[in-house]
Amino acid sequence: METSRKKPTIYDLAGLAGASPSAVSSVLNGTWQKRRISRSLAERVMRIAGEEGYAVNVQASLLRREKSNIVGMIIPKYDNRYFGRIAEEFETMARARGLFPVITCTRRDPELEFEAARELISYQAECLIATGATDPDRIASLCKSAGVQVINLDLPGALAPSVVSDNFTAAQQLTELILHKCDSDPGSGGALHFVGGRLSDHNTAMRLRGFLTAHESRGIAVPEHHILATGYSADRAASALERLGPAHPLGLFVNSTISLEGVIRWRSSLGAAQSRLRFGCFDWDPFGSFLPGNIGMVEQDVPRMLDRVFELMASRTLSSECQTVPCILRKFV
Amino acid sequence: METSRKKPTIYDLAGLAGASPSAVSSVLNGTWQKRRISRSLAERVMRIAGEEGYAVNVQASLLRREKSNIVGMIIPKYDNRYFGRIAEEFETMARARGLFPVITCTRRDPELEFEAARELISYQAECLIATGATDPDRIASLCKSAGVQVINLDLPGALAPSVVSDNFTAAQQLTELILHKCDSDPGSGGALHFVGGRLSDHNTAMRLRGFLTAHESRGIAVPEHHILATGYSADRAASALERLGPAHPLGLFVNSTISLEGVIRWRSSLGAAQSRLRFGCFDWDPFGSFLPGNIGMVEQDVPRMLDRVFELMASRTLSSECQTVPCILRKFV
DNA sequence: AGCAATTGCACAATCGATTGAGCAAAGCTC
DNA sequence: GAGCTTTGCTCAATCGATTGTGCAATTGCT
Repeated sequence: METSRKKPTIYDLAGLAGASPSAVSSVLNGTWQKRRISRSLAERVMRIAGEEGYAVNVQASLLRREKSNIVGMIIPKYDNRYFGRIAEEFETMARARGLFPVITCTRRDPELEFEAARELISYQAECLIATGATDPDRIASLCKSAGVQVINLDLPGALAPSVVSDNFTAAQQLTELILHKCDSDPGSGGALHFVGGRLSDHNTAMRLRGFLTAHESRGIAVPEHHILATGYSADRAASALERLGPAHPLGLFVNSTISLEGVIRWRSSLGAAQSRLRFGCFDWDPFGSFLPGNIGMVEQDVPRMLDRVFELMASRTLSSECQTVPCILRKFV
Repeated sequence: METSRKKPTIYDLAGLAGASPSAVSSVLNGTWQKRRISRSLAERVMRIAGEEGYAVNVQASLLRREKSNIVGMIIPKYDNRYFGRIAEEFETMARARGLFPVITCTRRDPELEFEAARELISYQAECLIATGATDPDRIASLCKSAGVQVINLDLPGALAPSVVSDNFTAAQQLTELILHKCDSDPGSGGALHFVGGRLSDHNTAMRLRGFLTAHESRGIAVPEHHILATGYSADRAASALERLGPAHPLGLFVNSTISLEGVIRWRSSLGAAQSRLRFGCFDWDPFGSFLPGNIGMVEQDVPRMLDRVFELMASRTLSSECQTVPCILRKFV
């Protein structure tokens, strides 16, 4: 309490400089020339502000200003390579544009997502990037009714523009790569298993479509029980694979790096048989290429996706288009 | 511009409810009972607020309130497992305490760290967690002169309380583990190489001390050229190891997971000789345990460190103590 | 009926920064 | 010297929410 009394305000500086608060404000916000304050007064005020350790109270400033320059992002995870990279690149790009980024991690909790969006609106964020939101349209409705621009990233919604990876094409390519490799391993042909993700979310659905399409083009039917939609949990991925018993898969499409953690754990329990397993993973991890049996990974093009996001932000578009960004297929054979 | 004109204020709601702005404010900030507003008016105001999509203007609110409840954190990276985890856990713990977390990624750029700290102070953050700051004392000075509590995390400073891992002990233990393993590999005895990090930063210095102490206790002298302080760059770690030519190390202490990326890349260039390499890594990665040749990793105890941070925050201590949190040694043999 | 206590508000000032408008002083031109 | 223009400020209102204080109406008690 006491410490907040000690923070100097423009009134304190005005007294020390022998000027008005208005002049002090003009100097400190950089508009002194436009408002015809003399250079000598400007220099005096700036010196005193430095000596007094003055910091503008942004909350007061924002109450009066037209633009907050705050851009908000909700994001499911930080401790995942892809989302961590999104967060980092987003901040860098926002700052380069003179914006103040505020990111909130929502852990794939719909209520927390909604609450975080409300908070960002209360903080006068001008735009909100809903990244990997479980219910993008609920958040879009909230933002629209508050007059705040919203953009979906990673998972699309119907009520706002979206930027997503081309999950279908990349998954198809990765599947073909795995199928091709398994074909050249004696006794390893046939349908792969698909493990990880939620069928209810767009990205898993698109990746599964790509997976199935690649099989179809080779005349391979994928039995329903080859689809293990275990959500985003290493434990559940490992458990589902364990439950397959000795008739375990020799070829896997792993959906998400969190599922890959479970797959790798399970694989190490196979003993000598583990050397016959082939897999590919959608998404990418820097250590992934060095894991034995991994023949490819799909990396989402984060810089390019974010370029699209900032273009949409600048254009203030009202359309609900969905822009698809190609992924990068990294082959390790 | 136009959209911001449409946001309802308490004055709009007051008109619709047939009440005063003061009553509306009391209802919406939850103090209506204390301020003796009737339940019927409270319910009417809440209903109208919901219908109108009202969101409090936090800037206005903070201008009048005593406490902002904002806690800030600066952090070097998001796309690193350890820091990503810190960010995620910090947010969760802050929210559980009714605080509003604001995190900024500063990419180990001293000027950006200072600027981000200034910004957080301007936003009326009550406390700032300087995580892995390159110049913690500069940030502490800034915060103190602004009357803002500051706590160092991961790297200690002299002017504020700090919470750091016990880098020395864990590095010693990991080194002993690697040395022991190398001793039982024919022809692999002798001093390990230490790769990664900056000698100027506390954590690297402590880890190096632990590394050297473990060697000393076995009567092994570590030649100066075994210390490859390549900073936090996979490329530089790989290059430094390549420059050792055919007389490459058989035992490595890898400092940081970013260095490990370089080490793994380099290792794959060794051909058949790679199977003789033994290494351990300080820090931890979920895929690390499955990388051939990796015999152990040190994991920093993020939840425990953050518990300490929140204790310090709550105690408003003025001391500059440095609290050390033990690490977890994960063995893969 | 009169007085005291309680209920249920409204009023007005405040918070710190911004900005439109106005005015005095200085300088320039005829 | 008079009038106009420019310079260099200051004043006062505003932004939206909060909060101390005060007062009218109602209720309860004697």
